[in-house]
Amino acid sequence: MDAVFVALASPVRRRILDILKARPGCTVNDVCAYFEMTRIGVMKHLQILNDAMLVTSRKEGRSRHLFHNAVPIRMIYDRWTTEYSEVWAQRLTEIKYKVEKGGTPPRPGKLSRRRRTKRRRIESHSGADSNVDMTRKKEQV
Amino acid sequence: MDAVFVALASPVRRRILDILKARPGCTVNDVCAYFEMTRIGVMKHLQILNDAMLVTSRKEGRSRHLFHNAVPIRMIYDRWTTEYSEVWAQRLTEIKYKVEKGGTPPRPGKLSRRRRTKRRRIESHSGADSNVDMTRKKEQV
DNA sequence: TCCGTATGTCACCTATACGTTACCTATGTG
DNA sequence: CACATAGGTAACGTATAGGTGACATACGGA
Repeated sequence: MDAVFVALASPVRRRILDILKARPGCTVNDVCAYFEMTRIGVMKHLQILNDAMLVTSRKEGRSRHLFHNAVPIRMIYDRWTTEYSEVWAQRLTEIKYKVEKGGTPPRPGKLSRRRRTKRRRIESHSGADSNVDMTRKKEQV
Repeated sequence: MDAVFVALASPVRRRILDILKARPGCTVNDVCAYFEMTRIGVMKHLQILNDAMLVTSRKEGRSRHLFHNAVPIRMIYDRWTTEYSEVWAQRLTEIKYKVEKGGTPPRPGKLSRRRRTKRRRIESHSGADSNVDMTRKKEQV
């Protein structure tokens, strides 16, 4: 899942997806024709897109035909737009709250905050204060 | 727009958005409490999110209150899911085509493809062969 | 078989993303 | 005022992303 976000972060790779959308089944060299960079550079991007399952391919003879796959984007949609669209209402409520009360937003701080800038990796290994420690949860996006 | 993709590419920044979704209006230090890294590291991520307009903030006294903004995600939705959802039908048609005909996919190559690996930046500045050259179009995502 | 095309792999270089320490500014509070 | 807290800036080290040339492999046709 993280791979999808990373893959989409590059303009080159997003353009590759657009190209594959316009010309499904084109080859690696076909894609290369759209870019200034060498074939090897394009292939690296294709590899990243492939790892993210945003691009699928099928070898036919000596050439590889490329297709894009909308499923991961669909997953991003499910994870982000549905989950974050509810936030529209939430934020409006929030703003309404502040306008009416003129005070601080609801629950502005509930965690036992740690000290400040100075390093605190050592203490974070002790059991204390760890029930709110979401850090290093292995990226559950 | 590119900034939004780049901002979303980091697991840390996506988690910050989740945190701000769960606790709108919390401060910089509140966010820092969720991470192992130092406050400066978190602030850099916040800056990137701010540049992408995924996070807004408002200074109150000496503390800054943070909110996330779903609008850019909404834009990504418009750009990618609606545009790419049509591809579902397109790909199915594509696959159906190949299954029935057993041949190569429709329009597998229409561009005049250039040579191969070797550099060709020089020629790309000549007018010839440039009507298919989408390169350096200044990233119109 | 011999050669050209199409792709795949390897080692390497360089710009930049990410995180750090050190230091600075502003705002509360005794 | 003295001092702690909250945030902001600058300079810097390091891992990695993105790109390269050299070389290898595989297929197809004369």
